[in-house]
Amino acid sequence: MERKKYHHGDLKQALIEAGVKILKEEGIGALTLRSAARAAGVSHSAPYAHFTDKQSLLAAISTRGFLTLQERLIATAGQYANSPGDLIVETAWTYVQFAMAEPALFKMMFSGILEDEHTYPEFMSTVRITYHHLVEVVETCQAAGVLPPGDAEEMAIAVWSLVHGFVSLYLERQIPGQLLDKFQLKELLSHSLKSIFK
Amino acid sequence: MERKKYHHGDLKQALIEAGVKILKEEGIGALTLRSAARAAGVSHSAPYAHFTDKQSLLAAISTRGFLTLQERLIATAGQYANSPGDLIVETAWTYVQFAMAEPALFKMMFSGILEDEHTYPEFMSTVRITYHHLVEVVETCQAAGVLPPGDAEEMAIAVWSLVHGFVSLYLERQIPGQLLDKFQLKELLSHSLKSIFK
DNA sequence: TGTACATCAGTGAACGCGCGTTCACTGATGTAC
DNA sequence: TGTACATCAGTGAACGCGCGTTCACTGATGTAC
Repeated sequence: MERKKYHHGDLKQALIEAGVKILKEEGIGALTLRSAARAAGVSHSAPYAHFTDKQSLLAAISTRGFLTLQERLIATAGQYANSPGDLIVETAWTYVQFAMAEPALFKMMFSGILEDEHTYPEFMSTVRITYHHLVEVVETCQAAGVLPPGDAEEMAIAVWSLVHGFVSLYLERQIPGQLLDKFQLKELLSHSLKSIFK
Repeated sequence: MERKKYHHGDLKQALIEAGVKILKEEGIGALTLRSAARAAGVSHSAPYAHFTDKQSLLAAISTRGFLTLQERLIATAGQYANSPGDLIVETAWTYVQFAMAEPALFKMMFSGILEDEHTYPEFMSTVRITYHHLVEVVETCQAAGVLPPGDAEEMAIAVWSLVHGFVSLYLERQIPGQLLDKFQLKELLSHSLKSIFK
């Protein structure tokens, strides 16, 4: 049952998972085609049967990251469907938790390591879906009167910017320690968001 | 008058400037100790007279970036000292313009390429000063009644997060094209900020 | 069911590359007398 | 003002390294008959 056969079975997925694991455990500097192959227990040239080059492995890993983020956001949306008052903060908090759990993956998804993104249609469409989910959340909240009316797309950008910037600064240790001592992170985040709420 | 002597004169500064230029013209992937030395017209081992290793060059370049950003923010503060109603948006816009003019430098400043930042006291203190400038701007606006009262530090984090996230997403082409067609970038930014204003 | 063969997904040696860093060195500069 | 010498800021050869990528190959699999 263990993968010890000549043919791996699902090397493509295994390489993506290996990449995610390397990012988590050793950071972006350690993620190479060869290290991913090594982690998948396969020779260093095996990945070329599934990816045309390094960039395309990176694209697949980033896409996987967006898919995971999406799943969690959707789960949160389901959980708080009946309490729109909490929906925005909980969605934001899910986003922040994802970034904190997978900082290197998160940075890779948003740090332009991937050049020529347009070459990877799956990547592009996954990113768009994540954004549209956010727009829907905003619309739900507007319908429930929790967010003020207005262009939902524009408001989604404001919310996304705030949350994305918040966790980015946090990961870079730019949020002053005295604030972190004074407030819980989630509290700090929700206070910031509340200022957008009205 | 041209630097063609054996002793360069101010190689340390020249290397930092070369680094900034490489970031601007070729991106982070092209920034190496050797390329900086090349660009400064000096042998590849010369930098070691001024920097203990690559990380310390990167730290110096990042610090330079923060200093430049600071200068521009302070200039903006001076320019709009008498119109606190515009101060926040203009400060934010200066931040965004800096990031757009020097995207690779901006990413480096905030993308954790620099490990063990705590080893570089000048870097740390420069970052803190930039943050304190923002807090002052918030306080000025609060005093003028343009921003609601409340913990200025907390509010500064909200504003910074929003602006930082906004430009980060923009640089990664995450802001949907249709929004960019519909609104000017500065307009989009100020609308987002206005939601924090009250 | 058995066999021939095409296809597929691996292997491992080899390539060229640029990197960070070290080291023995040397040319230029500044200072003491 | 001249000279000896220490110091400093460069040079260039050399190192080991891991990388991405290519290529001829081979073992495993699936299919046609």
